[in-house]
Amino acid sequence: MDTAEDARIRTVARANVGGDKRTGVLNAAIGVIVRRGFDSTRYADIAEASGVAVSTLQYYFGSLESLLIETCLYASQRDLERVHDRLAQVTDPWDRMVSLVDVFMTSDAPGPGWQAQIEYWRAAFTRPHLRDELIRDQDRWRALLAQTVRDGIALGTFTTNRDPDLVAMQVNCQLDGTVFPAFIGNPAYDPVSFRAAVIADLATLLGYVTG
Amino acid sequence: MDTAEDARIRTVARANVGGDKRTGVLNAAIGVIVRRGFDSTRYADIAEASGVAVSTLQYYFGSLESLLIETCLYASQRDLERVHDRLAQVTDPWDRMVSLVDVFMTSDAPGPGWQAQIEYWRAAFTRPHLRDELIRDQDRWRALLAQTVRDGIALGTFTTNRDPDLVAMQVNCQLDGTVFPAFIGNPAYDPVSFRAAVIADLATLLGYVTG
Amino acid sequence: MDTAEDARIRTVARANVGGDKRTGVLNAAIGVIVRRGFDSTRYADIAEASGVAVSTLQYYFGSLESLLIETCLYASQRDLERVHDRLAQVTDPWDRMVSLVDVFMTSDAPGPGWQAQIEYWRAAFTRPHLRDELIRDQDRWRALLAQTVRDGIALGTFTTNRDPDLVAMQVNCQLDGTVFPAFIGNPAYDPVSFRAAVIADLATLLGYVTG
Amino acid sequence: MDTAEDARIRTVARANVGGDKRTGVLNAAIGVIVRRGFDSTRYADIAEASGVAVSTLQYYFGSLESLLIETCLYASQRDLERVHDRLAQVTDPWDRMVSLVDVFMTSDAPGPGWQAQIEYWRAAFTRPHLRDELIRDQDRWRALLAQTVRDGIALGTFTTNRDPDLVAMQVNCQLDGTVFPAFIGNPAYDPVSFRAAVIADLATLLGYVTG
DNA sequence: TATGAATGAGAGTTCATTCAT
DNA sequence: GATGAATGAACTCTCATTCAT
Repeated sequence: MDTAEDARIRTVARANVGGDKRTGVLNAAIGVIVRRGFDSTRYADIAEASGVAVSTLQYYFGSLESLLIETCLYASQRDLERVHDRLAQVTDPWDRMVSLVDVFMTSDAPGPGWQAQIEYWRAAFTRPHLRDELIRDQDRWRALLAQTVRDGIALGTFTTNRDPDLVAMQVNCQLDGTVFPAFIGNPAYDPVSFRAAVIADLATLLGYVTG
Repeated sequence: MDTAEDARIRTVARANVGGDKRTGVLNAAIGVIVRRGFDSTRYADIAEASGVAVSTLQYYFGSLESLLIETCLYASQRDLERVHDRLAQVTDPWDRMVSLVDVFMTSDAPGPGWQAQIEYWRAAFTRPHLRDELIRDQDRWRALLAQTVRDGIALGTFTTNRDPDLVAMQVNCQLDGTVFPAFIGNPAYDPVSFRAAVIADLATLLGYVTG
Repeated sequence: MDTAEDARIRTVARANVGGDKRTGVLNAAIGVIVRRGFDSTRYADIAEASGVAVSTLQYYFGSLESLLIETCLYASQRDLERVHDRLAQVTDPWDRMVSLVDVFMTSDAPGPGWQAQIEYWRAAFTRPHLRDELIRDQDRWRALLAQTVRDGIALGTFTTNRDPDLVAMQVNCQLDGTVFPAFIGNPAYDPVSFRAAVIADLATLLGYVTG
Repeated sequence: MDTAEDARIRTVARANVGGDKRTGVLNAAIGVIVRRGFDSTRYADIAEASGVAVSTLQYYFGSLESLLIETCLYASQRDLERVHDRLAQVTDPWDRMVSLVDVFMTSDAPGPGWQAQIEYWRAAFTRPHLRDELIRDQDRWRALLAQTVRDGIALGTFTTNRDPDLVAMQVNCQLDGTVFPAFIGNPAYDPVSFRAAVIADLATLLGYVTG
């Protein structure tokens, strides 16, 4: 699913130089950002990880910040495409909902490049100019949930009165929020029971009755 | 040029020097970390914000990382004490629950030094030695929720069968997760309706009937 | 703020960068070390003496200690080559012996970069990792003496029973030891009479009869 | 600003403060200088070793250089007194000579604070104002040898024609020179055979016939 | 197009020194 | 008389950047 919006982003983000080598750099840079953090990643780190010289990175991306930003957006887009592919075969709204819970839960990290996205979000605190793009990115992910709720309502599978966008926001926040205990290995966080509780609450909230 | 032996002599842990001035530095440093980010905060920034010389900061805290860590832990502890004070006057479990929702929601930021805690959490990704302390800190906050649930069950106000710790984890994650849209000003996040939905869901989940 | 891992990446040994400019730096650095001492030589001193920026020195040598060590070893090697050249034309063992006395005596300082070698030796007191290289260096110098004694014995010019290596060590120590009075200008040390006495003793010890 | 002259006056004025504590500092400082080197010894090192505060060291000695110099001279004088005591019971010139060989050889290090004296000598390279005192110190040590040679000649025990001062200088240099291999643990240096050779050569040179 | 060489700016850290007690 | 608190100066080292090829 390539919307016009997606194309716009890619065009803006990608300059013309680099070709395949550029993509190789981006893939290498994801790992570096995850390991070192957005603010502590240096040209030298990415140069070593990608096998491309520092001056070449500058030639490709113009500045370190541009390289880092492009990397984070690339990571998000790459993962979003993977999720789209994964959901293509699931048609029943409830089944899609359950699949999305699994996608958003951090238990299958680092699949969705979760950490790169967190780094980008963190970076946006001190860089207001990143916010618009980040908001669009968040909205794309959340739209997966909202659209599924709408589909279920339209099909009669779900019978809730609550605004589907609000439901999506709640689910999104609850699952995103698990990164706080999950990413530092807090033993109080048990993905299995957490998942079961979320799904049970969703069934109640959406008025879904298990067949 | 110095040998390893020297470091032993000179990197002495200066735990308590500074007195009141030390606290002043910590309060100033919270603001700097929030504004600049953990990884981008420099001695010079805190020196300027606190009116204390760079070498004095070094003298007090031994290293920049120590200063940053102590600042984040201080921020969390300071805010936790404030919340304890604030909750001291609320005895009814449901009222406490609603108060805690407000505390955990980011709408009254930067009250609880939320952002400093996020910076600390982020810093722990690349600094495993920070994790134990961070886990203890998270557990203290979440215990506020779990204990309230237990109190309500004991009093008969709540009638849920779900593990209070799991409930606490869910609420905690859902409210913490709001920082992702809230902190970058995503207009899709509406604190008022979100709060209402969370409270409604809590009433359902806990089996609480509004008097 | 950097982790141990970083050091691994960044403290790469830059062994050969610099080319001719590197040699120019080394020659300039010898003079600085002689004037300031090993432990008191700073990047700024060598930068000024060589006309190369401080950061370039860092780029070439990785660390100040590496620069200093390489300089001292370079000085020793450079001087050893000069002595080899100078001795190439002297074939008679006794004549070689007398030439070597002159080489080892400090009277023609700073010709053999004597002082740089002393600084290196002094530096090795507190830096055990320098010792192996220093021992090899000392052995190369002393071998000049030992081999000449052996040659003289083989030719029948010398008729001593004493181990040539021991003779070499004695002569070496006696001449090296002159640096203590000589380098601070002690008037009690008279190079001319000292040289005559050493040569007379050598003739006795080696059983050499002046033709 | 403080001129060199002012510093001298201040140092002189404070020459005697401290009492017994001052001597304790000096004894502690010898060990520090030996371990760290003259140029790398800091107030903090001596403060830790002596248990006296940095500001107190400054109060006692005026400047770091003064403290270091006083320490080295104190070490030399202390050791010279020990040697005088040790030789007091030896009356025969040849026996004294042999005893002095043992004193000057580094094999019984660190007895005579050899290394502190080397540090002082090294420091004098870049501090011409230290030289006069150092020369006097060297002369005192060498006089032990020269006087013994004179005594032997006067008694008829020795029958050499060579200037006793020159003999003393030769012996002194040969034994002092052993520090170069000895202090870095060069395995080519064997103290036992070296001592035997030196004593044998001395007997020849002095015309001494073993009774 | 791609990269190595060279360097200035900026950061953390050490350390002697001043001052109040 | 003796010392802890506080700080400016000096130094090493990192890193993005410029330039020539």
